Amino acid sequence: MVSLDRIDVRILQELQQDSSLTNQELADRVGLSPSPCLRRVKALEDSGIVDRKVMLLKRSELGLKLTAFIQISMDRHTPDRFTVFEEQVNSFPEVRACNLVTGQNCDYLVEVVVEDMEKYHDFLLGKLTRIPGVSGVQSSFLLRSIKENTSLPLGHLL
Amino acid sequence: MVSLDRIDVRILQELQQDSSLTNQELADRVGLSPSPCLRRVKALEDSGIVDRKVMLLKRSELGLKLTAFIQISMDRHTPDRFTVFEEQVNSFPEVRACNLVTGQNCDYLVEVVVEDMEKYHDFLLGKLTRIPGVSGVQSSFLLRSIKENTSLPLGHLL
DNA sequence: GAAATTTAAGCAATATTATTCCAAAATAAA
DNA sequence: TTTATTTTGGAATAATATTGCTTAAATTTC
Repeated sequence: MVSLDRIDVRILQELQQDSSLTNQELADRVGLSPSPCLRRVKALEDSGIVDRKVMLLKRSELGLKLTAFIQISMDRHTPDRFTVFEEQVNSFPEVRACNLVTGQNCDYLVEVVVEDMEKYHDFLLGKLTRIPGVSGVQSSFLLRSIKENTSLPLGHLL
Repeated sequence: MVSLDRIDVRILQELQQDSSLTNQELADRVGLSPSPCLRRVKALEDSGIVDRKVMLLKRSELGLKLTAFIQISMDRHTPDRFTVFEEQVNSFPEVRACNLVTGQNCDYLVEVVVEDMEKYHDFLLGKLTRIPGVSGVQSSFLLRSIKENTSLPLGHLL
């Protein structure tokens, strides 16, 4: 695990919120001049704690009006079942997240984004339930998003 | 809703994957010269379909070894209950996502990231279950992340 | 606690990249 | 087919990132 000082943490906090900051602006916010600030950013990127930089879009503006959270159970817990399921899920662009979890209710939690309920129906019947081993599927639908935060908490590093 | 042509969609697909691309590289990938490419990017940003740009970090490298998915039920469905709950949740840095959903099992789906099980325990007892109205709490823990994709599907726009 | 060593900071020069302007091409309308 | 509108590409300009070097700060060692 990498060692980070106060300034590194502040840099990460800023860039987690807004990676379009110029180095100049970032340097001002963390109280450094541009060159050491940039050197730190590069060092952080080289250290492997940065995954990637992305642009986030607004669902509503793109006509993606339905988000579903799905609990999925598998019939058997064999390596083969998991492998096939995960390959398939990775190939579906509608799937934003898929996580294998503990719990008696289900094996996978999956988040799906589509245009509307009709498209969701198509996704369920045409794609998801076609995967061998998928035995239980329970959907919840997004009513309102309270918090959507890609930032990780860094308070424990200080 | 904004009207987008093939090239706009390709630009968005690239930047959703990697917003650190230079305009030069982006222009090459979508088959334009730099100036019209940049103009399109700016137009897309002005159009309101872009939410923001962020840097994504790796949990494992930051000592955040536990991710929990929590189903939360409220005792009563009064506006006051929701308002207080949502204010509180927004103030917790451990909470990465919180969504109000349909379904008989629960009201909110919450994703939490912490260092370890002890910290999770502290979070549950010290923060989450302190919020008035929280009656049911059921946790699932991340075993393995299959897909974590901040990109929205854009295929329906073509 | 002082000197030596290491480390990081700041400034200035350079390189890279973004941005703007204008003429030309492509597209759409008449 | 002609005209109007929009979009493109290239070149000049501006902004920003990047690097080398010197100085200051912090840390370690004696």
